[in-house]
Amino acid sequence: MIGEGADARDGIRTALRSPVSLITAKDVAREAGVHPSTVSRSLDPEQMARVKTETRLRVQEAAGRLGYRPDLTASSLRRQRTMTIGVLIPSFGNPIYGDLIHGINAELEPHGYQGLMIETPDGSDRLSPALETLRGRRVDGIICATSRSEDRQVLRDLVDSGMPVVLTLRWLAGLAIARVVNDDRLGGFLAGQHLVSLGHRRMLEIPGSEDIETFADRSRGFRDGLAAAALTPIRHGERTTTPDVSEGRRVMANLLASGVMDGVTAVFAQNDLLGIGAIEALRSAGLQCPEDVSVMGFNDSPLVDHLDPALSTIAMPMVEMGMRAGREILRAVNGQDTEHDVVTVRPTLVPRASTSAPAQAARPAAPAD
Amino acid sequence: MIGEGADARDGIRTALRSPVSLITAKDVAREAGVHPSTVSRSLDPEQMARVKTETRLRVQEAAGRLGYRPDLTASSLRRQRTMTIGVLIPSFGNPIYGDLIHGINAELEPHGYQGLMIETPDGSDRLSPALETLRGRRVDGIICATSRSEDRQVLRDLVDSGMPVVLTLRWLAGLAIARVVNDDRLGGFLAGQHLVSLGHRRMLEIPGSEDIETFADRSRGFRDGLAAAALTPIRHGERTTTPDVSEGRRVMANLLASGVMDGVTAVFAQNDLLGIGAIEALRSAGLQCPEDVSVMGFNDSPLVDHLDPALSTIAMPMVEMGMRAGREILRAVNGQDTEHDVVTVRPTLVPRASTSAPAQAARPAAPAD
DNA sequence: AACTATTCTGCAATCGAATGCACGGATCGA
DNA sequence: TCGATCCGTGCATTCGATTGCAGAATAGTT
Repeated sequence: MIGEGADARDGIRTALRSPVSLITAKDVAREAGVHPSTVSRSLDPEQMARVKTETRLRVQEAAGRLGYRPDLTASSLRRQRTMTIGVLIPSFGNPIYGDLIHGINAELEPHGYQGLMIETPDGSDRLSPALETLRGRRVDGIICATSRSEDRQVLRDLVDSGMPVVLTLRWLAGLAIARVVNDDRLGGFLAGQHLVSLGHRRMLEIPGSEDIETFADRSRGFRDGLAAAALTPIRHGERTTTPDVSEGRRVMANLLASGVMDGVTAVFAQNDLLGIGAIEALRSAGLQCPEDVSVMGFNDSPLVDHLDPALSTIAMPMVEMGMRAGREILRAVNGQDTEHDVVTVRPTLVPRASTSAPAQAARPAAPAD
Repeated sequence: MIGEGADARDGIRTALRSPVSLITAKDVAREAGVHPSTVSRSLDPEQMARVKTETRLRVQEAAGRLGYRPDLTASSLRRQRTMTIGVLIPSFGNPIYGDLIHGINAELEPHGYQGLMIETPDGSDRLSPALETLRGRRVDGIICATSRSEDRQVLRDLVDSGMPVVLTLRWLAGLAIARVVNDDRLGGFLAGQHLVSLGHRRMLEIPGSEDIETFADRSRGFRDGLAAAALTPIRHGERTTTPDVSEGRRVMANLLASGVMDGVTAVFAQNDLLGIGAIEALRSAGLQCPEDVSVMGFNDSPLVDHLDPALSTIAMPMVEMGMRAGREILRAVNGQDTEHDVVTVRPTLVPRASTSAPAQAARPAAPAD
């Protein structure tokens, strides 16, 4: 039957390399004795009502029997809708994005949309090319989880062009773009509050990149948490480039070497990897975590609960965030967006073994180190 | 929820017209004073030579100035090529797939192709629907990293339909489909050899699902490794469903309770998560790793090098595997496939702290064998 | 029975780019 | 100078599904 359909079309097709045998609406129409337009109507839930039930059933039966699948490229061209959402992710290698992607797809797929994932590593100038690709593919909307301040203009142009956009995970101040983000300030606050409640008084942060609003918010929250106890984080000039283990190690080593860590009993690393690196550097310097220095992370990445010590951290509801982002982009695509929505999800404290009360010795010994 | 979306679309249909301002070849043609066909030719590397240089430059200049991007949906329809490769991944949440995806995209993107990732969790019957989706989207080929024996018929039908397919990471015996896989048997062999060389004599496996060829191969290799020293793994009837931490914990607890572990000094878990669970169960039973029992994992997942103890494991070149899979699918799409290629990448042993020589006390127990 | 209202379905145009074909013009050789 | 060859470009069709419009068929009304 499939062969029959292919033959009937025209000889040219066989001449071309025809990898997949295609069954078109025309084939189904012939089989059911109707016009192709009736086939289209019989299968479209929104048009179905216009077709006589008897005819519709006959068409649906024929379509099922032939294994007909409407060609989405043709449909997209005509309807000016690709049923595709571009999704920009900083790195597939970083496991925390897995749940986000999962959440996004979980929301998109039931509505017939697919996410088209593209990797745009931080500091790689890949955002613009990726957006061009997505434009060329005529995606209906874009979910961006990679925004950095240097991308502000590019993103502004993107929304100005009329493309529905939702930022998630990260966002940028001063852009009128819908966003679905974790309440990072609350996360930072929870971290600070946790360390304060354990009895720490001299604390500092290992910062992520400052040009990512997310990290800036964690800092603000952390300061809020300390301020509630009339405390202030120890200031220092160390900065990180990419928030990974090696950077955490490097920065902590510098802090130790420069004496900034003297008397410090707790550290808030702005993500888990930085925290892991910091713990390693502490260990290399003969200090133990949490006995000498407590360390908090952020993200609750996979496996950090199995580390030594198990990492205290802040967990973000990544799946939920992905689903909310998916819902928002679908709203935007369907023109339901009311202004630029801001959806916030709440992180939670996950206290584990890497944070504990400061050692008795720590207070007086501060100068000794 | 679907209803809600549909309702709103109806009502707003007119309001949301022309979301993205589209520049077409016609616009560029008008601007450059040529016919749209000349625009097409001027921008297609393969047709470019047919256009007078002067004209081509004029067109390219106009295209650049207007920010013209050929509409890939239209192009796809006409050329019968979507420049899209479907990629089936078991789970975005499992971090080891990150590098694989990265590798695939690294190979596809320079050639103008994009990977369309779909999650098809083990044991979820999502494979067929996912394939239908990809068919509807007219992807040019499919990379499948999720094959299970129950999928054999579905995959057979898929290739019979003419769709270029490459299996990676996992594969199925008896299917004439190109594949790019890790040499799992070698991996299992390396694991066995490593434990043998440390002096272990009584060992057993914590198996992954048996209906995945990959896991079966690891077993074969492990047995080879032991056989080289005239040893055999201790047999037992424990099986796992999904290869995760909780299953590892459960199985090891059962093995301990049933006495199968008596005298066993080393365990080969068929992936890292199972190994981590096993170590936890051992610890719960008052046994230490590696002092009482050495444990090996498989995969070298992110962060397992920071565990306590750092997990000895087998590392697969995931990025390379992804790139090779990308290369193979492009070959197949372009009709260059010679038979069904088999590409094998080599894993490496990563010895860490979770494996060590068996304790003195263990030896006396061995002769019992 | 005549006529209008209502279904139902076919027709043909459209979405935007790609491409076989053909024509006008330039180039070249004799 | 004339005809043969190329070259470069325009024309028109095609890819497959969708959809406004209109005509045919049926139902409903007086």
